[in-house]
This record gives sequence, structure tokens and C-alpha cells, in this order.
Amino acid sequence: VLTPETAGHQTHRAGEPATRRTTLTRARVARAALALLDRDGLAKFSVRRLADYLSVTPMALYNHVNDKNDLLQAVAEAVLVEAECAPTSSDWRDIVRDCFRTLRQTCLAHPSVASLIQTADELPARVFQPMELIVNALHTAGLSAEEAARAYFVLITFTLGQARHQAKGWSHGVNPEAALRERRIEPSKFPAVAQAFTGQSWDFDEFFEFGLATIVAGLEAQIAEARAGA
Amino acid sequence: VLTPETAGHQTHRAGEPATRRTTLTRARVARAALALLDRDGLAKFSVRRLADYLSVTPMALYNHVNDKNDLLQAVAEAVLVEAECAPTSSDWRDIVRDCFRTLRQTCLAHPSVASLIQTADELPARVFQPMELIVNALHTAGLSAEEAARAYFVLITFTLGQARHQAKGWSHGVNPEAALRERRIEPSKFPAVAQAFTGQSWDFDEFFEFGLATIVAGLEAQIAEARAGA
DNA sequence: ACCTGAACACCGTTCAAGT
DNA sequence: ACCTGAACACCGTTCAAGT
Repeated sequence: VLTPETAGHQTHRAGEPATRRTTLTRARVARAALALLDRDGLAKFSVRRLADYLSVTPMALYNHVNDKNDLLQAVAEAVLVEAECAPTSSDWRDIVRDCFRTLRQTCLAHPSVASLIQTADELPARVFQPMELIVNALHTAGLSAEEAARAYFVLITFTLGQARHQAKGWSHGVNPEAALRERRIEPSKFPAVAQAFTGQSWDFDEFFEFGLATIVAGLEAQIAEARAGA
Repeated sequence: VLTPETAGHQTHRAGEPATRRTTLTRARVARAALALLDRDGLAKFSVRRLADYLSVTPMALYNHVNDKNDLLQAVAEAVLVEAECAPTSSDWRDIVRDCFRTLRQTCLAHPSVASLIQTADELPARVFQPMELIVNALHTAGLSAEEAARAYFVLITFTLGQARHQAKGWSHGVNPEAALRERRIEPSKFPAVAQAFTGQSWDFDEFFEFGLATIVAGLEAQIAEARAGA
């Protein structure tokens, strides 16, 4: 059903940017998709639902987007713009921490987006901005250019993977705590796991910080080694 | 179309394990699904295609599996059995390296399976066997039980994420090398990235080993810190 | 240039029916 | 107990048609 405020078809001068509130745009489509993803999650997302959400025929979207995949990439791109990395220090450790904490927060604000980025066929060019920052910082610190690139991928894989896990709620049975509680696994057969998960509940922030600290410490060791070798 | 060798319906004594070649089983369904996943990939996999592959009605599968999701979990479980971790040393570093190298090799042998495990709603109980081993080793080495559990998840997130990347071929546009070559990004704007990716091609084995070494080195630092604090 | 409507070739899953 | 066949409520996408 078309309502007046969603279906206005104002004609406008050719060549003018179509900024009418009711006109579809790649950017507008992406933003609506993000809103829908935030509301209903990736599993329930479909082109048809998005079209419905925009009070439009599914095919209308294909004027602004090549593909469902292309659509999702537009969303990823739009989100990553928010995750602009503005380091507060010139120490590579601070740069790394700032960047990936920021990325993580952005992913948590949009729970579907970590999966989205990891699933995308093409990485939006956007990811190369923080990548340049990190690779440069690590290279300056003493890593070779290739090592710096590897380090970046270790960090982003960890960050996105962690955010995915957290976004999924962790409750869906991936949780060892729940597995123990529901007797899916026997504590006696897994004493160390049982000890780690009885009593306290899993803290994602602490987990992330532990992982980040571990990787940073590991990179310190790699840098020390690289310097010793040089 | 049913062929004689795929559609035989031998009656057999009730209570007997149904080991007839032509009888469907949760295990047999899972194995066929794995074969199909290995051949065509996760994107092309569907319940209906699997049914076709087994020369059977789609609904027949639902006698042995609750769900598409349940089906995929059965596959994940089946694969993880292959990835049995048999450490060759009692040094926690060796245990960690052996386990995750083995897991990675298994994932590379079945390219869809890393995504499968990360997508699964429920972790197969199988993952708790290596988890117990790792958590125990790290706890013995000096980490608290919770820290040991966190360390395990850092490692598995990295390993699965890396395997996913590699399985995807890396060529689908995630590759900075290709992004540079195809001029999707300007080398002049990303000098450090450009330097890291010009000339040599990306080596996944080296990437994995770098990441593993980095995390192990980071854990050494965490353990040293934990011991100093105790 | 942008949107529509009907159509195509698929999905996962339910349900009643067969043996 | 296990499998079938028809059906339901969805998908992504193409194509010809409208404005």
C-alpha cells in the first residue's frame, strides 16, 4: 500500500541530485537495509522485506543496487564510515587498541554487521583506511610490511569474530556455561572447562580486552624479534 | 529417478542397526551432505539438492534430521571427529600449536566447514574435547581458568576466521593485492598497504603461522604476568 | 530514468497419505 | 518406521510494460 508521504513522485531537473525525501537512492536503500537489519537480524532480512519496508516493489531496488550481495556491501560500507579510526596517540599500541575498540563498538551497535563484513564477497574500500593506519604504524614500529599486514588480519579476524559471537547472543548453545547447565556435556569429563565456567558468567568486554592485550603483547614480541634480527 | 541400487527397501529385523547401504541414517545423511558441501560449497547447498543427491524425496531427510540447521550441525560434528587433537608434547605451546594446526588442516580439507561451525546455532559437543585440552594446559601453565577459556576462544576465532578466509579463495575481492591491481584503491593513498602487497602474493600458511606465533607469544606474556602477580 | 506487475526457478517445511 | 506427493509460504531475479 502506498501512502502519500512515501510515494510522491516529484519530477526534478535532470542532473540534479535526487535529494527528495521520497526518492530512492543507493545510500537511502542502504540506510533502510541497515535499519531493518538492526531490527530483525540478518536471518530475517530479504530483498522483498526491504522493499515492503520501503513501500515499494522489490524490483524498484534493482535500479540502485546490482544484487542482494551488492546491497549488503553498501550496508557494510555505510556502517564502516561510522567506524572512523581517530587515534589519540602515536604509540602503535594505542593506535591498535583505539582502532579495534572503535570497530568493535560499531559492530555491537549494529549486531548483524560483523557477519556481513565477514560474509561479503568484496571488502568495501573503506576497510583500507584503518588498514593503512595499522599497517603503517606496525611497519614503523619495526615489523616488515608483510608482517604488518598479517598482524592487521589477525586483529580484524579476532575483532569481527568476537563481535559476531557476542551479537549472536552467545546463548544459542555456543555457551559452555549453558552446555554445562543443560547437561549437554558432563562436568566430570571436562573438568577444566567446567572450572572456567561455573560461578561466573561470561563477560564479553573482558574477553575482548584479554584477546586484544594478548595480541598486542604477541606483536611486541614479534617486533622485538624483528629488531634483534635486523 | 530411482535406480535399483539406491532405492532398495530391504526389510530388516527391528532393533537391528540399519546398516544396509541403501537405508538413510542421520550419519549417512551427514556424510552425503559433507560430500555435497565439499563439491559445491555452502552457497549452493540446499535440502532439496541433498535429497536429489541421495535420490530421495526432500521430506525423507526429515525423518533423520529436525531441521536444515540440525543437518548442518550433524555435518560439523562429523567433521570435527576427524580433527581429533593428539598432542605430541606436554609443553602448552606444543599442545596449542598441534591442536590448531590440526583443526586448520581439517577446515582446509572441507572448505565449507569453518563457516559452518561459526554459523551453527549450537556448538557440537565435540568442540569441548580440544577445548578441555587447551584450557587445562593453559591453566596448568599459570593462567586462571577464565583466562584460559578466553585464550581458547582467541585461538579458535583466529583459526576458523583464517580458514574461512582461505577457503573463500581470498580472490573474491577481499584481497588487497587485487584491489590494488584493479585500481579499486589508489596506491598513493595507501602507501603502507601497497608496500605490503606489491610483488609477493599472499601466503596463507605463513599468515596462519604468524598469527599462531603471535598469539602464543602473547599468551607467554600473559602467563608471565599472571605468575608475577601470584 | 525509475517504478510496476507478472512470471520463473528456486527455497524450507507441513501435512495427509501410502507401505 | 520410513518414505512419498502435493501444497504453502516464502526466496532472488528477469523481463516486458508503464510513466
